[in-house]
This record gives sequence, C-alpha cells and structure tokens, in this order.
Amino acid sequence: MATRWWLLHVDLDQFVAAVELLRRPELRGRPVVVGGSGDPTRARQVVATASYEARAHGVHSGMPLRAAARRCPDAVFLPSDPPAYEAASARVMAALRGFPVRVEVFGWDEAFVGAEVEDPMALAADLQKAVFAQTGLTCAVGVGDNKSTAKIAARFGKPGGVFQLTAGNWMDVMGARPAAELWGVGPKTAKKLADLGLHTVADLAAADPEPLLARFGARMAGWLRATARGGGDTEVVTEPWVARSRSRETTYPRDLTDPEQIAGQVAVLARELGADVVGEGRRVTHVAVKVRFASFYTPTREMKLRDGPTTDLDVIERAALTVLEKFRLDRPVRLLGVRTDLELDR
DNA sequence: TCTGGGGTCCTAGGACCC
DNA sequence: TCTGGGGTCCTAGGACCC
Repeated sequence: MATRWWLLHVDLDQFVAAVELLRRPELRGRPVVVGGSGDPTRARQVVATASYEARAHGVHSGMPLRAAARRCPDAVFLPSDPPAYEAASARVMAALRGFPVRVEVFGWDEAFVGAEVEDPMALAADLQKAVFAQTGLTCAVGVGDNKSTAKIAARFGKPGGVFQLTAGNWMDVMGARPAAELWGVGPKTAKKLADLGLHTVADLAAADPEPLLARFGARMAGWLRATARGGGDTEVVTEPWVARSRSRETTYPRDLTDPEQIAGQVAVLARELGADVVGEGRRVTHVAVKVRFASFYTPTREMKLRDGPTTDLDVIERAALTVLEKFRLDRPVRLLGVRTDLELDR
C-alpha cells in the first residue's frame, strides 16, 4: 500500500469539562457544568461546556445556568478558568507535534493534522494514545481528504473514536443527512436552501446552479456545491495564528440606563482591552463599540483611527467614547463591548 | 425563570475620486 | 445641461464557528 497525503481532525472530548475533571478526579462520573462564575443562581450566565453526564440530562452549551440547574439539580457547577484550558491545550498540541506531521491549531480543543502516511487510521489511533498519555485527555479523530471531511468525520468518532470520511464513502454517509450538517452551513443558510427545495446534502450536491447563484452569489454558491460534494480546503497552516482583532464585552447583571455610567463602562473596557493588545505587541487600527439593548437589538459602530495605528491607551479610549456617541442611548442597555482591529504584518 | 464571550470572513451601499 | 462609468475606502450587518 502506498503512502498519500491525509488530513485528520483531532477534537478533544468535552474539553473544558475534561480539564476540570483532571484536577478534580473525585467528580468523575458526576454531571459537571462549567460556565460563568459557576453560580447557577445568577442570571445572565450560560453553560460553556457540560460533561457527558450533564448532557444526558439535557444540559448543553449556551443554556442559561439556571435552566441547567433545573434540569440537572445534582450537577456540579464550576467557574470558567480560561488560563487552565489554554495550558491544557498547549500540552495537547505539543503531543501532536511529537509526530512527523503538520499541525494546525484550530481553537483550544481542535487541531488539523496533515500527514503523508500509508495507514491514517493507525496514525489516528497513535495520536489518541499520545494525547492521552501526555495529557490525560481523550479525543475523537476524523480522517478525511480535506479539512471539511476530516472535521465532519470527527463528529462520527465522538467520543474517543476514529472515523474515516473520504470521497469513497462521502455520499453513502452524508447524502441523506440535512444540509445543515455541513461545516459552514448554519440555520440561516439551511433555511434558504430549504426554500429552494434543497434539504439534504445529496439535494445540494445535485442542485441546479442557477437558483443557487441567484440566491447566494457566485462565491457562496460555488462553495456550497463543492462542500456538498465532499470537497474542501487541504492546506494545513503550521504558523501560529495572528489575531485580526480582539474584543471584550460584558453583560451586566442589571441593565444600565445612565449614559454617564455607560460611557464609564465603555472607557473601562477600552482601557483593559487596549492594555491586553498592546501587551501582546500589537497596534490598533480600528475601534468598534457594541451595544445590546434590553430588547436584544445589538447594533455595532466603529471607526478607523485617523492618525494611524496606535499603542496609546488614551487614543483607544477616546476613540471608543467617540464611537459610543453614534448610539442613541435612550433605552436600557444589557451589554457593552469594545473591539479593536489590529495591524497585520508587523 | 429568557437569551455569554470571543472570534473570522463576506457582502453591500455610500462616499469620494478620476 | 440629464447624465457616464470605474475603482477604492469606509462602515454596518449578516452568518458562522468554538
């Protein structure tokens, strides 16, 4: 058997909950819910990750913590601890890099692996063993011939397994499934496709190009057809990702109504965020402000910094306050956010 | 017991300039 | 005077993902 290029997707099982279980082994087997400050009586906080035991009770990410507590009164609620997850993630990536493969980090708990091998299923199993040995964490691995097939394959491998999805079995496995199971097709796109009579992956793969073109534009229409036929990107980028933007936002426990207080909070967010990005050695090009009103209407406004990229926290704060003036703050505000766009190539 | 936080990329319309 | 285009920059919003 000859070697060829394969793309694998490594996806950690219940990553955030699993990291918590590593340092609290006594909780193993119990439903664990991580999110917010870990206090299920507090409003306006949601589940970041639920352990499989909690999911069995209907708890899932995005659900309000209070709702999770109702569904699963026995659950252990823990606060989110991002630095711990970042550290665990780094150990996972290091384990993967121990192999003669290309590794593209894709968030905390996922990586694409490109490898020239004869037996990708054996490689997948070896990756799982190494990750578990070096971190105590388990993962699913999807074997594909591009990022899309590998990523979808990993879902079938969860938890802890390996699944292969390539041109050979693509239509058998995916053809009858809803188009929304394609990576990058969300609820809105699925609805538009359904309006065109396209419900399954096979429908989309065989679709007449004209209506797709009219509805989605050339770029998206072409991508939809390709992805429904099992196509996808094959490039594995090993260089560390350079962030295009950073943001910081807060949902307040109680709505804000006083414009002075709102401006004060925007200033705080802008300075904290500015300190972070400048600390990372980056320069800010644009500043955006997001306001979520009590109705959940969430407009954003932004501006390019007139005097060019900056590291000056005063400039960043002033820009945020200038942008804030574009809003009419005549209704209660539940969330404020500030985003900075960052200069590239420096 | 309403609905978090942090990202990326694409599109479209208006401004502005030639 | 009744009407051009084309190109680029900027901003706002949409959609998706983890």
